[in-house]
Amino acid sequence: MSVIRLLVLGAVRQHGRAHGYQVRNDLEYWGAHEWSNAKPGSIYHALKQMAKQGLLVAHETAPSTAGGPPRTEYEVTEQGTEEYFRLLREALTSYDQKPDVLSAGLGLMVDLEREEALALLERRLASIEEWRKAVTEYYVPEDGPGQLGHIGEIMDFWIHSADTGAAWTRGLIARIRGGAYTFAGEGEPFVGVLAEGEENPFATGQPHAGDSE
Amino acid sequence: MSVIRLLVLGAVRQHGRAHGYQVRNDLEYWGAHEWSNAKPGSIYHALKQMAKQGLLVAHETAPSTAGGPPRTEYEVTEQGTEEYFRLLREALTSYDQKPDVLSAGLGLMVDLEREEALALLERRLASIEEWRKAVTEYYVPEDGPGQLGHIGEIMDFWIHSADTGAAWTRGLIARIRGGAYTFAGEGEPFVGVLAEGEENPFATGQPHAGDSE
DNA sequence: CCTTCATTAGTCAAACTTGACTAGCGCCGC
DNA sequence: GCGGCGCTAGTCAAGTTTGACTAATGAAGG
Repeated sequence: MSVIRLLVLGAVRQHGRAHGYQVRNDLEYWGAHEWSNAKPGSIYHALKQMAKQGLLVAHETAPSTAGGPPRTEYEVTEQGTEEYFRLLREALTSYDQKPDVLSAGLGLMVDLEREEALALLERRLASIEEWRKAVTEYYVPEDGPGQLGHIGEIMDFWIHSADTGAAWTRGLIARIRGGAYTFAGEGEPFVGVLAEGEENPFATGQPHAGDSE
Repeated sequence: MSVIRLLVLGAVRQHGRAHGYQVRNDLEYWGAHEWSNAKPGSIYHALKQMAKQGLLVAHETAPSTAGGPPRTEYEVTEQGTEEYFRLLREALTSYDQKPDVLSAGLGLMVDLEREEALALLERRLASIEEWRKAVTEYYVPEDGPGQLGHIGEIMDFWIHSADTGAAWTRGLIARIRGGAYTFAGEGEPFVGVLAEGEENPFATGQPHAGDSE
């Protein structure tokens, strides 16, 4: 699973109706350009692809009021909503060692109810534990480690990442259980997107003129 | 930078001369199919691409002795060696939050001399520190955290990853400084590839018949 | 006024990745 | 003595990602 679809669905959903450039700005607001592959090309591609697959509906609109080419607005369909929650649940649950997926899940978790988020994170802990057991069994066989030479450092690194990841997840669970943040069905949600015209207070300062890297 | 090129160059280089299937097996031996996108398609693609770019030379050989289509053997050129070390140094130094890149670097670090590996890992610590400072400055502005709501958890997660990653790197530096492993120019190198016909003692047990996932 | 420059909005070709597929050969069981 | 399974070795089309590019508008500065 690529994280782009989850992010794009999440952004469009929060707006109700959004065009590509808005999504692009939201992802920058979330810092996603730093921790995921959220480049313009990927975003526009995901929008078109998901529209083709029926997860989004596209509305052609008049040329924008503020210059630039005509823009297309998108809305999430029922099927898209289903897919969104499927991806979101998977992002929070599965330990696939892709930190960008978890990050996206964190940014969007408040679309779930508090109890479900907690349950998913508990399942995440379980799957980390499972992964850890599988790895140590396969890669530290009969004769103990050391047979592997420096290759063993790779395993050690992954185990270490799994362990510290689990510890962090426990902390998060505690914070959520302690009442932090506003989840679905708990009143006024946290505004996680930029309104039209609002500027990003967390922008990098470096304007992305021409989009080149 | 994609990690595939580094892995493939490293594997071919250790053999002197290798065909695609050998590389594929080495990467499985290193566990790379678990922590990177080392699928057959990517490997063969990287081989062809790097041959086209002059980093490898291709030798067509007779149909293999053990069935299957005719195989192509590759050797690393001088230019390829340069590129290999460039990628390897970058993998060990830069903190780009892509754990697969570091893993590949760990698996291949013994191609460098001990002192250089240590220097690169020290630089890695510095770049983690730098990254951490940049991030905390941007994302915890005037009014302190909490403005961000649950979005702040993403930042917290990344900071936590950076800190535990730095701690682990310090441990690795200590082990290497303490004399662990055999680096370049220190006599008999650790055999990091499978000889022709040798079986992988760390295979997953699940045969990859048909390669489907 | 008129040039320059950032912003808005998006496209495109080239490269890469994915997952499924092909095809020859040997060996094991029946 | 042959049918299927697994291993060797690789190809391919479809999908995704990348980085560079385009084109329109409006504000700022001279």
